Amino acid sequence: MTLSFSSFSIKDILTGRDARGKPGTEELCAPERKICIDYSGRTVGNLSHEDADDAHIQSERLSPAVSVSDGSDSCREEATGQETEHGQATDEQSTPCMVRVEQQTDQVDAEEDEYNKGTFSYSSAEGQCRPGTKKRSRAAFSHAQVHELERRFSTQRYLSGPERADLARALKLTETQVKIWFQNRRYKTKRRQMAAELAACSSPKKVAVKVLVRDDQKQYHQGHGVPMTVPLYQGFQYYPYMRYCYQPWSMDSMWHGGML
DNA sequence: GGAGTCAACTAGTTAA
DNA sequence: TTAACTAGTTGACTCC
Repeated sequence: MTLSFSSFSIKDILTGRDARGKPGTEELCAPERKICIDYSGRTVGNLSHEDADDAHIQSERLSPAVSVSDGSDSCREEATGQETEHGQATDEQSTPCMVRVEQQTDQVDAEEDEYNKGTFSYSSAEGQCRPGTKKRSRAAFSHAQVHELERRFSTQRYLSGPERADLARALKLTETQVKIWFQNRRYKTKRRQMAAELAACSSPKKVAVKVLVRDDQKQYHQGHGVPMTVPLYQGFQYYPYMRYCYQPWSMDSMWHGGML
């Protein structure tokens, strides 16, 4: 399926922001390092979906606990599988044997402990593997991590390499996790926007439609010569181009063009 | 138990 | 060629 948005390049998107990963500006980019990943395969937190949305709304900055720091000390135990550059996990990585990322500071620890108190559900003992079972695990990011990701996303939908590395290091995540999170977040936003627009478009709005009639025919007028309004969907038969309203990929131009 | 959400994943595309 | 993107799927998980 090929969808056509107004074309723009990533370069265009990133333009206007500083530090586009040019040589000499990459001091923030962490050197290649091994990172512990939260592939523990158990519930890490109890962050609800509303929390994530709320985090997006909240403008308050994350506590200084989540800040750039050396991530080299974050690994308590090396993951059994090394994450590939593209985030494709190896078979070993798919096992639920990986360790949880330790939170960065005591403050965050305290907050997370408080937040997650009683919500952890350990499916197995720490680090205990279940040979033979090839379960796909899903890391549940912490409240603080989601908060910071949301906050960053609210101001910046695309990250350059150094920015991604910086954020990943600050949040004790891998660059791949940050990249995937932003990808999913953009797609989620787009889907929600399309759904909202489609819903708005599908609702039986009434628009004033002047209908051309013969000189002495007033069949489409009501009252005292006031043009009758017809539901939008009925207007299609008179204004076929309105059908574009139901093509979500054209809606941007529709909105911006003042069609609705 | 089903629906919804999420992180991780795949496939295909694009740009440098 | 490679890295990052979008669109869609998968599987784990939570909530009702």
